[in-house]
Amino acid sequence: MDTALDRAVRVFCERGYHATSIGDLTAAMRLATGSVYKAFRDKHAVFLAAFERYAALRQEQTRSAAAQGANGRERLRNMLLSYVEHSQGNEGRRGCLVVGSAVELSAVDPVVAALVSARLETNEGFIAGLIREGQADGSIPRHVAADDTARLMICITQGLRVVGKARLSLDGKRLVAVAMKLLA
Amino acid sequence: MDTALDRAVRVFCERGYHATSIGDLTAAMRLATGSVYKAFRDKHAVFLAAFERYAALRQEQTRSAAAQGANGRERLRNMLLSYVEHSQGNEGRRGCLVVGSAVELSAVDPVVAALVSARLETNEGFIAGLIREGQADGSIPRHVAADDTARLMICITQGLRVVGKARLSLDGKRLVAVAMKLLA
DNA sequence: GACAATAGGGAATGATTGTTTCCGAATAAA
DNA sequence: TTTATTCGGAAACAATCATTCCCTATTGTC
Repeated sequence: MDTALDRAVRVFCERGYHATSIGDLTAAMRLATGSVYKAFRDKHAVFLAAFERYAALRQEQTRSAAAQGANGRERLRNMLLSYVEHSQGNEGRRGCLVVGSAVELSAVDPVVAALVSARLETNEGFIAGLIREGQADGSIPRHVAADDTARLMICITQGLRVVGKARLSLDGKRLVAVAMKLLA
Repeated sequence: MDTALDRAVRVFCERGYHATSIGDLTAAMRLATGSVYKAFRDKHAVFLAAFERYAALRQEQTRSAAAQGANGRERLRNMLLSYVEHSQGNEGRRGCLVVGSAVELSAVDPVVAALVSARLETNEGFIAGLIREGQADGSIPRHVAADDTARLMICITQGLRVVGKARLSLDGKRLVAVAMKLLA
């Protein structure tokens, strides 16, 4: 069932919610319509489950990328680099479910809107935490405004996923090098 | 007819393409179904016309905001401030049609994908131009990599629209102050 | 080995979608 | 005034959608 949900994630990522028919869903999940409706109340419930699964997976990926850094500054760089890489190639073209949900559903679906906001705030808090770690270990100057910088970095990460969908090429090293100036 | 198209833009902005039925469209445009299909070949054609109209309007707004600056650096700051303001409040909640199209349609609609890419590249070129102007007039250091910085700033602007949809508050002054460090 | 329970599959069902067609009203030309 | 033409509006169309119902097969239990 989890493997079926992973396949649902893929479809929702690249097509979005409304453009994904439950025919698309059953084909991707290799399940019949009846089976899907036995496991989930309706299409919306499938989407919510897919969203939570996607969010958990991405959070795990992001945190483990950041973990491979000796100090706060390096952990931040690794996190940004990870984001650029996930915004490129096949995965970039497929798109981010959080960004997709924010754009497609936040205005009309309060439940999804709350999930999206919670996810963005969690990520922003994580980034702000990394900045403070860097300030504690001396790799980031004290005068850097942690909260404002974190919010701007959230914009960068979300923007990367948008730009990645548009197939613009992204040079991770160079882009991140520029972004790291925010920590000067 | 142009006023009807403006209303179509609003609907497409806040609902996206697939979630907008032609019933929604006719209600917003104050036109009957027959009239819409007399003016446009199909729903897709309405969307394309709305997209071009939206893009032209936003380009005009962005350029005139930038124009009110004494040098390259100030024009860049004005442009970013304008973006933050448009990402907030009612307009922010309504959303950006370029971002929406990139996320919802770029993967499945080559025509829209081309329009979106063209728009992003135009904007990126505009930003890079402002940076070079600033370097020419001495308000931006020579060592700033114009193209890389412009691409990152495109990510910021697109990300602002995503975050604005999620109803996160955006403090223009503070956010832009942080972003301007990219020009150091 | 028989039976109950459940999970999965696929056809049937309304509802809604995009699209077309037809009709009336208003305007311009003659 | 009359004719022709454009424009808007509502009903009708086929297709597709999400959802439900029922049947089959498999599993676990007694």
